[in-house]
Amino acid sequence: MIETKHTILLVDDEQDILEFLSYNLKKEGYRVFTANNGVEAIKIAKKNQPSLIILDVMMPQMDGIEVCQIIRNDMQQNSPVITFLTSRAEDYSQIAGFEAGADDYISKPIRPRLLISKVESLLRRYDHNEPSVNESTIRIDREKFIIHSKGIPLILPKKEFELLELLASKPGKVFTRDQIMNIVWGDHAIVGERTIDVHIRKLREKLGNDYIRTIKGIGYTFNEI
Amino acid sequence: MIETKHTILLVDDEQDILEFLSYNLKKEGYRVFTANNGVEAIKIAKKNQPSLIILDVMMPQMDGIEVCQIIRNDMQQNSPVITFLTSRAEDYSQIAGFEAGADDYISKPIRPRLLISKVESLLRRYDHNEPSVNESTIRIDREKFIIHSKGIPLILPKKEFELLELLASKPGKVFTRDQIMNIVWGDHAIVGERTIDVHIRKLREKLGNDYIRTIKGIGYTFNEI
DNA sequence: TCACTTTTTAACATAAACTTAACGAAAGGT
DNA sequence: ACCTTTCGTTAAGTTTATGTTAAAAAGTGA
Repeated sequence: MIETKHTILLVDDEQDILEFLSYNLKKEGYRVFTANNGVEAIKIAKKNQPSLIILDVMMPQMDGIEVCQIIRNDMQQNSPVITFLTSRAEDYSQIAGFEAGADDYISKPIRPRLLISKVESLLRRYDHNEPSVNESTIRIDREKFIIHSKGIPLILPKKEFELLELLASKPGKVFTRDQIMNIVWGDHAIVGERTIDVHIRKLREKLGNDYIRTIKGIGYTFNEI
Repeated sequence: MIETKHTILLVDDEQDILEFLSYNLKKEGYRVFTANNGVEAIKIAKKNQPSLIILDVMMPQMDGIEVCQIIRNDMQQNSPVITFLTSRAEDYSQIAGFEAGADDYISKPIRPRLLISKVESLLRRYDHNEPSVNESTIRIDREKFIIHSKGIPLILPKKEFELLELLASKPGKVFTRDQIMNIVWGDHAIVGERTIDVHIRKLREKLGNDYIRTIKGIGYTFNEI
């Protein structure tokens, strides 16, 4: 497998846990930074742009939830976040930390194997999305909902953006109408047959006709030029 | 966030289990389709080509074993399959479901963690094998719905693609007209006698006459060159 | 609320894919 | 060889999927 040696930021106030997890993650080949508190965490996050952040939500001073929010919102940083939960927290969906934008959670006591599998899974997920920064003809800025096409920035409405983002996430891959429907509109959406077409049309109006190709009977595909 | 991860088809007659597992799998970033019975399952499998199928072998109407066989044999679909076993089935190797081509099993009651780890492991395995690059003269890219013949990419209409895909899936194997009809056109299609021939012709036009051979009185076969 | 943008619907046009029909050619059996 | 069956080929006919347009509906923010 090809690895680019991901950087992980580990944040907890307990030094033991920090060392324990750090050891396990390093053993997997990751580069690991540790922080004892939120302030330090933010400093490191800013400086080293880790691929992934693992946070304890129960920390003194500035707690994990806040850190999560700051990194997510204020710093415009995309790193996925895993949070720890104490064992008493049974219902994770209730936990505020999750709503603050964590991508996954793990309960204490922490089993390193599980943590590592979560880490891998998250990184894989993000890795697959990331490469859509094709330096070719189109550039997608997920944060700002802006698409740069031939240098000119385009601000797209949400649905159009999501549609294009999906198609462009795997250039060449044909997405079926069903897939598009499920992913962009959601499983339960009930919209008419022509809705997708109309959005495709809008995109073609703005990008030109050369990017999105129809595969009749199947769906659409995005082609770099 | 928009994901392009693996698609999983979940089949069980108990709505509760369906929802429970669906929730857990979605949380891992998978796209999940669900079906309450075998017929629905087959329909979805055909349509959405899931990366993985999770089946309950104990279902009314058409049971899991049959579904497994149909997907495996008749539909020429390669998705790995995980089956559930009821708790009383201690010795899974005895279970027919396994012989029908399941790749793994899991016993009830189902622990989501375990299921997910099995899912990940199977998908990893298949991902690495999958590049179903028939390293001969023709390459079929299911994802892109493109066929590369002698280096030139060909975009085929749906029926032609499906027909070629079927034939090329087992080079040398002779598919009867009935089989072709059933798989490519579906069980209920009522089309004339010459329809298959015409599509074969279209393919020969595009690929040359050397790939598809007629076995008179039986059907057609695909030969690598 | 109003003005504005975005999303969806509906109706119709268009083009592509698919099927049929008719006939010719080849293969197989007697 | 002859007859029968099966397959090949073509062009025309039909169906279906998608394109297009405008307008209605639903959101959004001042």
